[in-house]
Amino acid sequence: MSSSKNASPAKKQTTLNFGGSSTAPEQPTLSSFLSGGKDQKKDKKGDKENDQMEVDKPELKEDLETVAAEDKKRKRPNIIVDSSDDDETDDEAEDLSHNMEHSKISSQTIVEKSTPTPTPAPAKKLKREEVKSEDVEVKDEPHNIASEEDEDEEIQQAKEEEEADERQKKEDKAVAKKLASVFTKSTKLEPETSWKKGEAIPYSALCKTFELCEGTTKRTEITTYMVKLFKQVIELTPDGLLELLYLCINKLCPDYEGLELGIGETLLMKAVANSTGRSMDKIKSDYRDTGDLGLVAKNSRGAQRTLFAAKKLTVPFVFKTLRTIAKISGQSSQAQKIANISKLLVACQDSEAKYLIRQLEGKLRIGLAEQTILSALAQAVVLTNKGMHYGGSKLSEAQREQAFTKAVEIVKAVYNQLPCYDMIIPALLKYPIEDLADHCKMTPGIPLKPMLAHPTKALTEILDRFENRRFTCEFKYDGERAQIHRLEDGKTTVYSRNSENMSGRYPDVMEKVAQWVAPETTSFILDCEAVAWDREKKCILPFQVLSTRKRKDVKEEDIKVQVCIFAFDCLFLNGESLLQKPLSERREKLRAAFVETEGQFAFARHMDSNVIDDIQSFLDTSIQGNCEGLMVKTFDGEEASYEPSRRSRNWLKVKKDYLTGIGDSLDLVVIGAFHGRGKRTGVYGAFLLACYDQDKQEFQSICKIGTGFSEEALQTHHDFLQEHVIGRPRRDYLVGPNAEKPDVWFSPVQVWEVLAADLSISPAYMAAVGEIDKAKGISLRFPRFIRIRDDKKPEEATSSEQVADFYRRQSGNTSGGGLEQVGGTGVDDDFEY
DNA sequence: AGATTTTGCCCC
DNA sequence: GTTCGGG
DNA sequence: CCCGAACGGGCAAAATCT
Repeated sequence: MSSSKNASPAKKQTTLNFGGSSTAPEQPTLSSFLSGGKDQKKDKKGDKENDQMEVDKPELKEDLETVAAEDKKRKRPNIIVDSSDDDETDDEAEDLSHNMEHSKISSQTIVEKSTPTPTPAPAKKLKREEVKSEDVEVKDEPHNIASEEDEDEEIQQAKEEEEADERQKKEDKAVAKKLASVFTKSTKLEPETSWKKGEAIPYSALCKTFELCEGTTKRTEITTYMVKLFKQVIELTPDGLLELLYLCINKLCPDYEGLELGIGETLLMKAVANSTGRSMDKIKSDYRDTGDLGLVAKNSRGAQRTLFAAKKLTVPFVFKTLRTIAKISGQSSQAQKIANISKLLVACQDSEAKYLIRQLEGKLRIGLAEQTILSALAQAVVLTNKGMHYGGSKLSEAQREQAFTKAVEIVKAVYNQLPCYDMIIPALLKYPIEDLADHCKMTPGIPLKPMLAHPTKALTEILDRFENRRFTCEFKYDGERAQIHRLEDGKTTVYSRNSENMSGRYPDVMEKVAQWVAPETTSFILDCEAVAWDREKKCILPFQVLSTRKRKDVKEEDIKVQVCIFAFDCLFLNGESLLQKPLSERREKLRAAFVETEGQFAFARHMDSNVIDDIQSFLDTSIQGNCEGLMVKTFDGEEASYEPSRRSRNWLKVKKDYLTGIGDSLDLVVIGAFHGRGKRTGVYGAFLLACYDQDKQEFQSICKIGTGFSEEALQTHHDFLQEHVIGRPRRDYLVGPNAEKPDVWFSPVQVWEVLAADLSISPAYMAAVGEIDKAKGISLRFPRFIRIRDDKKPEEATSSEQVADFYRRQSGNTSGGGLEQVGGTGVDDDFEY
């Protein structure tokens, strides 16, 4: 029987249940959109309390077998992962991993041995846990464990098993901590990552390079490791460069092709459990302790290691399998995905499992990402391109540095305009690098990386940055970035900020673009913001409304949320790239080539003045008009060109909540926390916050928070709050059934000041429940930690009433009067520079 | 069929 | 999206 | 300044569960 937190909420829940919708607001407020009809019936909370306590589930294995048995599917026969054999009877990918001798391996083991990791000897009969505990040298620290024990009977069931695990948990933690230092020491070891010319690249070559990268924080060093690998690939197996590159940046294809793995944390843990024969609960708790599922996978293997070595993984095989996994869909797709993952996992050696899992997670976490890869790629090409200007071994150090710099510049610029390795790599291997831009040009129909902006802390910062330059201010609309492409043949595409193809979401836009162009306009790429629009009130609606738009195969007649496009830049027009032109000119061309259509297409409102008072009032106007703030951009000259993907300081964003003293600052109580992962392993990575309802005398959850902390603050919070952990939520905590439950609960002992951009009606949090919406609470958009408020007691935290007031104030602004025609046309103020 | 859970180089 | 921190 | 890695709320889709 569990009652814990729900006792008191229970009564209030019942009172919430009078059905029907409330007063229909005439204003297009958010709530009027969100409280559409019935609200899902209230929580079924009590029953699913500690349900994660159930015992191991052996079903998974059965699942797989079932799938295999069914085996239907047009796809190939399913891959059954049985630990004992790995006949490669199946799968087209297999032929790629052909005839690889298992030559090396030895040097790697040195690293392993020096590790405290208990690489379990092939102990066939022992259970893994037993193996481990024998190897462990960590002393038992019996303290602190007990504190948590005095829970109660409800949790009793799984207790024994838990205790058995305690020891191992600690040890894993130690392993996680020491790993980095071990790697650091071992960076001197030259990994024997060579292979025979023309053969498939061994996956181990990649993983060993990853290990080296993980062992340092120096970016130049990481780059050097990658250069070495790329160089080797170009020399030995140039055909494999593309796939290798994709594995390095963790992609399956160009962004705009949209192939996705469809693997999440849960599925991945199942896969690890399945392929190692360990229980989900153990995987979960190991993950909590080490903060690294990859490490869990690596350490979980061993025990059931097969007697004979599996065939070595190759880069093409891994890549191909990942693509296969991504393409699986439909019924029982998850079991099939797990089977494919397991197939890879059992063939992993050494650290391969760790990186494989991290690839599947989508985070390599080794300080290596796209920009570094581009640098390394460019440098490797310089080093191997012997006949070319920059190549050759005779260059002096200085000359080579210069060649590197130039090459990196070229490759990055080209990639930003044509973010497609499928096209760039072949060109890079074929032509001199200085000619790359001639072979890889910006192409309408292929999205380019959008230019981004820096946050600004104060208005004066603008003046500082742009001291002697002309600049212009534009409204920052609260919608979705939309890069609209149109080709001469009329083909139209809409891309998101991250180059996802959004055409299926905006059929209305696709259909109407043609009506927005001037007669001479044939082809173009526009940079715009798509914003939810109320046609009757002629005003902008909140982002949360826009986000309710369907995403796929939207039919025009089904569209409920209308959209207005606010164009602010033109990157390509009538066959000509405008990227090099200054903004002043691009804007001119934009305005000449398009015509506004009320409620459908408008130019972003702008104002050109460098007088701070003017900017301040323009900012106010923008906020009143339901916008987020301002974009401030250099206007003239070299500095005003369009620099794809660079968070250049030539674009700044100013939002009210950046400005100190403005914006919604709340004082909230910390009531729970989540264990940190990755570099936050060992401390809490995020916290659950609550406001205080003075009438009901309860703490109502309002949001999680995980940013704004220095590393020192994280440690401080951990040390302090650890002392206030309680076994279960207090009865005066109202947390709702839909939000994730924290790993630990705290007594209400500390108040934090928190900043947010907005307040939203929440499906998960309970703050001010009943005030705005009958059943839903309020949460915060973009919450971040500011400081501890030691001067406030928990009961003095921001009250539910205040939260509701905050919400109403902001809603009032947006739906109240006076914001008609926000986006309007043109230059409203004629300031002289 | 409807509710629930998981996922997203999601959008912000 | 915001923020922090190493280079 | 650049780059990567922690972390936020909330939506529709897809898959699975009941």
